[in-house]
Amino acid sequence: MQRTDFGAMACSIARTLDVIGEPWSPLILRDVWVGMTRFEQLQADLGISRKVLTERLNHLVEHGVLERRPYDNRPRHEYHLTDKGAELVDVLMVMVRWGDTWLAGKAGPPVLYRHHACGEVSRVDLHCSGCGEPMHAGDVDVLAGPGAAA
Amino acid sequence: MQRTDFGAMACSIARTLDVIGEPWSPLILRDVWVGMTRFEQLQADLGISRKVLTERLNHLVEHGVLERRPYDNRPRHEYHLTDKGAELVDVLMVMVRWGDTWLAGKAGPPVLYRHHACGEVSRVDLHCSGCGEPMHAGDVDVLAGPGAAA
DNA sequence: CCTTTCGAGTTCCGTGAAGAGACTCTGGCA
DNA sequence: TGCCAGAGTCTCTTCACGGAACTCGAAAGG
Repeated sequence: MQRTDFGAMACSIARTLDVIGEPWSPLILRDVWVGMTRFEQLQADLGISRKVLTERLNHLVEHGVLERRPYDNRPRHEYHLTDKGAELVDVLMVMVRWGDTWLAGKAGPPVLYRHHACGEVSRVDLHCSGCGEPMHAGDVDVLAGPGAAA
Repeated sequence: MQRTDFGAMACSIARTLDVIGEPWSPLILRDVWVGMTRFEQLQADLGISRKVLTERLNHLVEHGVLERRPYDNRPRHEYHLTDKGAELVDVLMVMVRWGDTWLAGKAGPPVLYRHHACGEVSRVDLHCSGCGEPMHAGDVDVLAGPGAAA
């Protein structure tokens, strides 16, 4: 939790950061996405402090991004992505694309994605929901929307 | 700077977080993107501590995301996105989409984007670079890539 | 020429969050 | 009855954020 409350800002970026802007949160999401669903697994894989992991998991569950499911009829839990959480992973996929392009170096990307629909190893491209053409940071004008600050 | 060094992990998400994972960094990028390029403007708009703003700007310049340009023949600077930085804004656009969808509430999105190519107010969609079909978190298999950890 | 102003930081201090690791609690199971 | 494993809690230290005051360099103004 940052000292400043990003959630109250009239900005979807700030609000999103309020949910996953804390250190470790995106990596927790990544791990849950690829099937690491239990506390001990996450702790071992990330090397994160147990205290912080507990805090992050609670925060993500509170915000409806993860869901806590019991298993084994014991006080054991697994964490799973909700629909809301699965859409957040889209953000991670774009981060992966950027990291692969600019930071991977000679070794190449650490992981690859195979698209179910076509079977090819590929990456995400961004397109306009209106016309379907590519859409990037420089291709848009930013206008005030209905939820803009007063 | 997180205590743990994300930049050393074999994960493009962690590496990207090493560049923009600190609090405020994405919001600084957003402001520079929409034309707030000077120190005083950024400080006033964000309400961020001057010390932290200095640290973040230096970090972003070091990582080649922003570029410091002198103006007015004085010790005055403006910050601008590099190509590397502009591509990072793609990540922010996807965050905006998620925040608009899940967090904006009744008031609606704070800002809207008008796409230059078609003139329509729209959002980003994610597609497969191979087949062009939609591609989301659940539509891919994750495979080890050439840069995977040993 | 001396002082003011303005942008762009730098310094200092107090508090709170991250990190490490030990401890607890619950429910099987040998 | 004792042990084990998963899933947390507790405690302590250290570092980073937030806020405010201070500095510095170059015009500008009288």
